[in-house]
Amino acid sequence: MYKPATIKDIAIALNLSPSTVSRALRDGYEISAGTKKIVTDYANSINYQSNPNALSLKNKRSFSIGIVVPELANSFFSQAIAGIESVAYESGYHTIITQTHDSSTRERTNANHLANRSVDGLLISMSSGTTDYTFLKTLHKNGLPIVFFDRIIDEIETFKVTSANFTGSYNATQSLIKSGRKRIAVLANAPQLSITNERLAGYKKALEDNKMPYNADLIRWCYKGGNDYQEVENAVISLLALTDQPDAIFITSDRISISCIRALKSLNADPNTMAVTGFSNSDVVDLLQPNFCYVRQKAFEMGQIAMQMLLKLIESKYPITEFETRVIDTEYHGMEKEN
Amino acid sequence: MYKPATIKDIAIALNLSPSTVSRALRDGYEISAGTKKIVTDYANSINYQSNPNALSLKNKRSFSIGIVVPELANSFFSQAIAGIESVAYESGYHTIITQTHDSSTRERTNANHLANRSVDGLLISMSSGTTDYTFLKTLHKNGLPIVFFDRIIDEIETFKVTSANFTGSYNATQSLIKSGRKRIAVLANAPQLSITNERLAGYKKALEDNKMPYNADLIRWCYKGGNDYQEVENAVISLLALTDQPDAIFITSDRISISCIRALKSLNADPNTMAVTGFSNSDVVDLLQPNFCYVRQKAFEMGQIAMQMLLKLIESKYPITEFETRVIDTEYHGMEKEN
DNA sequence: CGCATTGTCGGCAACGATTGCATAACTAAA
DNA sequence: TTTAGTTATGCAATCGTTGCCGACAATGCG
Repeated sequence: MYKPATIKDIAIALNLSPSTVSRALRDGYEISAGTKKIVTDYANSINYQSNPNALSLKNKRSFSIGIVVPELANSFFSQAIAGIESVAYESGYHTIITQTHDSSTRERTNANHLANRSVDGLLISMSSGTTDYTFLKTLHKNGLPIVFFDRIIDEIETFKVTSANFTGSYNATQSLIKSGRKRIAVLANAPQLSITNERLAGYKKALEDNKMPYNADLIRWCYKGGNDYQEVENAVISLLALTDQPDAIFITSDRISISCIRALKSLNADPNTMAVTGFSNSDVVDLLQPNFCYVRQKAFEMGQIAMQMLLKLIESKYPITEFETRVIDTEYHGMEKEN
Repeated sequence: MYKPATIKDIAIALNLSPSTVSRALRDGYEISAGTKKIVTDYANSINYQSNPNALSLKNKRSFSIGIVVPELANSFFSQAIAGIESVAYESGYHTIITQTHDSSTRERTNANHLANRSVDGLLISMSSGTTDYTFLKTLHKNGLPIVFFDRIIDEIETFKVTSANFTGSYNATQSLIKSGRKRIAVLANAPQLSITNERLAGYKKALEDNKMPYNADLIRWCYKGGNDYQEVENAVISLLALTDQPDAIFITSDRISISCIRALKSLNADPNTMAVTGFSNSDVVDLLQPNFCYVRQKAFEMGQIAMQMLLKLIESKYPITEFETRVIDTEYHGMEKEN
């Protein structure tokens, strides 16, 4: 059984009381310099580290924060987590990362576990299946600091960060239209997600500004968010089967973008006939298809901002009532390979 | 301040003693059915969950395990973690995931933090920079169950899982040779990694079996393991600059594979003149380059096996002295696109 | 010299949950 | 009425740490 050294061990070894050792280690004013040196030297020699469980129990502070994301095997989220970690690390916080696989149940149990494991705060990007937010509302009402990033919700008032989904989507669609595309289909993520609706709204607005009709026949929903390849392939097939075939596909999510490209390839669709533009943070997307234009989210930066917001919530001495929703702009990567 | 309900809260609300509540919740034999029902009903109604910190402190069991990997934004590791989680989840364990970014220091602090946070065990894949294993040896000697996966080390005797790196590498090289390649260069990961040496050994053996000379001029080391694109590009440039240019490149790691393909593309290398084969678990690798052959590791499976081994270590009542190193075979994906 | 101040340090209690042991209330038998 | 036996509940200690209070000696000052 693994058993690290405790303050008590040090106290016995040095013939001191546990409280004296504790204060010596924390550099308390009441301990003489001599005793401090003896204690810290001995502590270092046995590689003493305080027990975080005991500290959490006593102080209700764990200096660790919980992260709940749908999927680690997703470039956007792993990049965002890297951003979160970079800020957390230099502020002395550790991160506990959990994934939900877009399951509402896993999301709830993970969030509850983290809360009870006394994390000091929670960073969460909602899973696509969740419609009932009461578990989060309860945690939040009980005082757990929560910051939403990317997939945010309106139902809870707190700090939030998300991408300029509307604008990114609008620009991408504009670009497709300018290149002469007339019938632009959409592969959309689950409709209960904030990002899906914003991205769809940007698409619609671009059509409208160009006096092009919005055609619901050209929209396909991928409820599994690209986790289910078959769902995407079926959507693509049904688009190709339309009598009045689309000449472009706009995709509102990373995973669906990849699956769509794969589907088009396996169906031998002509890349010139069918333009493809989508959201993607894959680090190889520029190698994928010569004419694949994409919208990239600033994932790392978003993670950093989310963590900074959470720190503000955690370390504020007075309850915060003014909340901000930051919107990070996106990068559009068009046909010209400038990189 | 977030403050979950405690057993004491229940005791006061129900006018019972904390011990009675505790025993009722744990279904102790000494509590009447009536009291049990009252207690459990009330506990459910306020969504009571026991405090894991208190339990860990008392029982020295946290039912959570620590994971230390170099990089989350790496398909192999995110897939392996998914495998770990699948087993952990159904055994009632939570996972705490940390990444080292291939920094030896981060690795040490992460491992120590996890150990002190009283995880019941550790799953680790070594970062490329680490050469001093004393911190792990100390933890292991103190009784912390550790299982190594993928990037394993000899210095600590315990359960380990890794891929059939030698065979996978041998077969891939064989395949290159059979397709007529004569001068096969290598982009190798950091030389202190177990996987690098095994993969290089497989390459050498294939050359030997085909009576081809091993030429150290054709080997390039990428110490940053592909995290530094420039390092890879420089290696590729120097290979292309050889008077006797190689006609193939074999790559021992995922990230380096991607970077190499990108470098070749940006240098306008002819894919027919220069065959590329490498290890990769990227889920889009089949879309990348028409003639890119690759070796895929069974990451998910490896994660599952590692977690099962760790469970065996944790839950064994007697100290285990017989350890096993499992070797998982790899999949070779050649030119014929069968998928 | 007497009293207050300062500097060091130890003891106790508490954080939340569990558990061995003691004890209370009660029934049934002597 | 007393005693044994059963059932239900409370007390106190424990895990590692720290806040609070009190003990004690050395020192300063009037």
